[in-house]
Amino acid sequence: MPYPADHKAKTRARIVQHARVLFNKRGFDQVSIDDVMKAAGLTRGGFYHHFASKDDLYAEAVRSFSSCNPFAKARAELDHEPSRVELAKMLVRLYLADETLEDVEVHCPLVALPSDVARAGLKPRAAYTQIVQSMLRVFRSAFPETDPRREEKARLVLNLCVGGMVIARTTDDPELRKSLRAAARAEGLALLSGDGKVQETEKERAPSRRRATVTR
Amino acid sequence: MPYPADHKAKTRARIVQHARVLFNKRGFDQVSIDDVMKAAGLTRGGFYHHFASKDDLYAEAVRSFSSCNPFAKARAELDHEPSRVELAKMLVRLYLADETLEDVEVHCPLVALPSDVARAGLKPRAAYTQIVQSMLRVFRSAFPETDPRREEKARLVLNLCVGGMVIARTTDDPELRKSLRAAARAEGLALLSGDGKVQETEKERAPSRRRATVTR
DNA sequence: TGTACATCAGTGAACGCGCGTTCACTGATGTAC
DNA sequence: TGTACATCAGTGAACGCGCGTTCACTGATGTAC
Repeated sequence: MPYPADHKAKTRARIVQHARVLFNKRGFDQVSIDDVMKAAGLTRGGFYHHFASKDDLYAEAVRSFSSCNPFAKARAELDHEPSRVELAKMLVRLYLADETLEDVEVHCPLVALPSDVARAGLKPRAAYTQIVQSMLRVFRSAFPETDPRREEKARLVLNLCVGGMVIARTTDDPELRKSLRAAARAEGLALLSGDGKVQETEKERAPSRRRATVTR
Repeated sequence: MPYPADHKAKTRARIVQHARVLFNKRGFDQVSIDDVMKAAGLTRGGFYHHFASKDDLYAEAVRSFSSCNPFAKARAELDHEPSRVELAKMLVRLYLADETLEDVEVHCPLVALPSDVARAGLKPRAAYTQIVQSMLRVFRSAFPETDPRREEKARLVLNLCVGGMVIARTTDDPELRKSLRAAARAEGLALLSGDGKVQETEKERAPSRRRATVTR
């Protein structure tokens, strides 16, 4: 072996990592292989020792998102053993936070690349779906298993998070960017806090009401 | 005048219209000027008699969306003089409908092009913002002016509509595509129906709302 | 231990294609007389 | 009314650049002896 056994794997991982950041920031078409390789401290030619094509790299990059998401950050933020509700709330807060909106590098791909991936091949879409599923898992587990509207509530929180951020990213009105996310965050947290629980026992699907207690 | 006075304007409008459909379907980079001109029954060369650049056309195309949106459809659907609540509800239903998801041509640009526009220049973003504003107007007007949470509710409905559709478009799991939109639709319609109004008392709302917007 | 060799990650020039843009030209049509 | 002319929307070939991909080559390092 001319190089250490893990040398190639490490290089490959480095390429994917830089590709992820660049794709996130500028999208598929606006990032050249040259850009990625330069970012990784390499030259154009070596690329095809690691990937069959640019599409391949893209799929790989999207897949790699799931490990570097707000998830990890949410867990890190809560250094004590967090309850599932706390974790879900932290995810909502971080997802919709001003800092997240401003730093394109840490954007969730659901927010950073939706239209690119909608037109992309099968692999990136599958990677997306996995991210959706993991977020739903976090939100779902914040509700008691006995709650019959558990699934629906989890879906609502996810819709609010993604909707708020997507619109904020595409809009140029600072007021809208703020207020839309604020509404999403307040409602998401309220849902997770179990507000409106009283009415839910009734047959009717009662939309949860305000009263998010965030005393942290 | 070698041609009828409105000839050029008509041709220009035809180009924009075809561009809109194509951009919506495949995004900015994947549509060539040749594609657009061919679709409009013209040849490449004439393009620059109408637009200064491809970017210019893009901005124009995004701007033209606002006139061909689910809005128009919602109004057409309700042939009688509709109440504002009815109109808003119809918009939610159409926005999240299966038929809308399947026919990429009629997608709202908020859903079809979010990541493209987020990276685009000032003009497309301004056009986007206008669409956001018009949707908010429809939703806002569905709530009585005396409702203090009017604005917030309108924002929630918008977030749900966009979030539901964006995730549905990027996901490859048919179950998710359906259930996420169903949740968004149910909650959106519930909000517009004024469900849960009873619990909204002044003291519950005011203080907790401020705190909920705190980010950490 | 030292040396020759084989391997293969990485290099950088080159190729080919697509596409945005330019430009000299065409030809249909309104206007002047 | 008919004819010559001017205008300008539209044509299509050509240019130039960027980028994905290929390829012959390099050189650092592990292995064999």
